[in-house]
Amino acid sequence: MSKPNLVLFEDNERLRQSLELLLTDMSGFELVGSYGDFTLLDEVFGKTSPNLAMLDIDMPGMTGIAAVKIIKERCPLCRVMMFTVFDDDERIFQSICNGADGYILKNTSPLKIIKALQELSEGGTPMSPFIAQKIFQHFRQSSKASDHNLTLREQDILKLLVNGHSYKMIAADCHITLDTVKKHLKNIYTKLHVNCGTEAVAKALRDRIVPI
Amino acid sequence: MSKPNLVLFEDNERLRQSLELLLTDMSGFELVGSYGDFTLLDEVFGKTSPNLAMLDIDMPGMTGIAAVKIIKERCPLCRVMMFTVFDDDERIFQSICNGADGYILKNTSPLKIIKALQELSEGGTPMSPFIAQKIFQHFRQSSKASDHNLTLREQDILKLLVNGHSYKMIAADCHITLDTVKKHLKNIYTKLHVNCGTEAVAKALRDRIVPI
DNA sequence: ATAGGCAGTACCCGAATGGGTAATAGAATA
DNA sequence: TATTCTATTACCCATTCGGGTACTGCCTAT
Repeated sequence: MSKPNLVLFEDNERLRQSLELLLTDMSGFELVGSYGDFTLLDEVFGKTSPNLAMLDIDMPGMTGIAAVKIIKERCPLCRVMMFTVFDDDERIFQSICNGADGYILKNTSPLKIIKALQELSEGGTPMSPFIAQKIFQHFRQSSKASDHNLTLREQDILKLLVNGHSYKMIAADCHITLDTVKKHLKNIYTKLHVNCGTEAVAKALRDRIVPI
Repeated sequence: MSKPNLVLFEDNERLRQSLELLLTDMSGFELVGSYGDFTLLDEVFGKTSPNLAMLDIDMPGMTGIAAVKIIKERCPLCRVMMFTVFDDDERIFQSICNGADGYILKNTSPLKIIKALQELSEGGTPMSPFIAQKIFQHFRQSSKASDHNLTLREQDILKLLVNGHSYKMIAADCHITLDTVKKHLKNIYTKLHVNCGTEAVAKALRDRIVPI
């Protein structure tokens, strides 16, 4: 089994050279390209199909976030890891949405960089501990049903509404009358500070009162 | 610095005993409690304040997902790790939303369980590689408006609907008549394979046709 | 025991919604 | 050029929805 092919995009000269030194013989990877910008992106991912790519985000011309999208369109099988100083939600989630398979920060030790690349090439999803925390927080910072003082019954009914049930269907599902459903939904709308079903659904999903 | 206190909740007798053996002297943790169900939850997290907790999800009486919520309300500083066979989105995300700080699967090797607990006690967010993948996928699996062949106009109108606008308000915002709005929404419902506004809103948000 | 919160029921009424059908004009495309 | 796609307007009609109000139990907490 040959070594995984790896391409590197990093505009900081010194850091790139350090990484080049790190990723030689001993590393277990074959560094087949190392670039200071994304001008050759089409060429690199057109003529060849590297197994792995490590991208800096803050690059001249095009950001790594835009690049990962292009790379994934050209070579869906190439596994891409972001390697950056940025730890803000915006960049993290955009990178992931655009197809990044890993996200490590630049304060990562050389040994851990190698480990992350190994994990990446094995189909894993390496990320710095701080990034993992951010991602968990992202799910948690939802306001939750309890914050709106919805009763259990109301939560049930809201969930059914979100899942596309009409008032009539909800009544049947809950074995209550249509009028009771109406009453509950009226209360729900009041509690959520909305005034129609569509708005309630949007709020329920955005605030994660009902699982997405 | 003393060892972190750890409590364990696992209903499988044999597995619990194995874990008890694993978490002795050498492990670096002080196992201060080990339970087969959550009946003593109030007591454990009322009288004492363990630093760490490891929870099975499928437990008699109460699930670990409900338990983590209660634990976090009582002892917000206690770091909680799920330890389970379940790898479905629903359970993973509910656990995280309820406050879990880590999520590892039961096929994890003893050594890696110890490492995960160490990471947990250091404020990290240990998770099995498969879980990390699932979470990344969760962000990516946006199907986008283009997948539903929505026209730009339809996307605009859907966005307004999701943001709580009534048909009438949409008509005013778009400077078109109410009938035209109706027509567009009818087309949208057809394309999204739904048959009412609430369902369309749910689909738009879940499929990320409209940003959450 | 008694007040308040919650679930359920019931009724009325007007407005909003969803489905069907049809027609026109401009833009894009074949 | 002919055809398709898109946006637009229009009408009809049945159903659903949202708001208001009022009453009955049940359970909990004061």
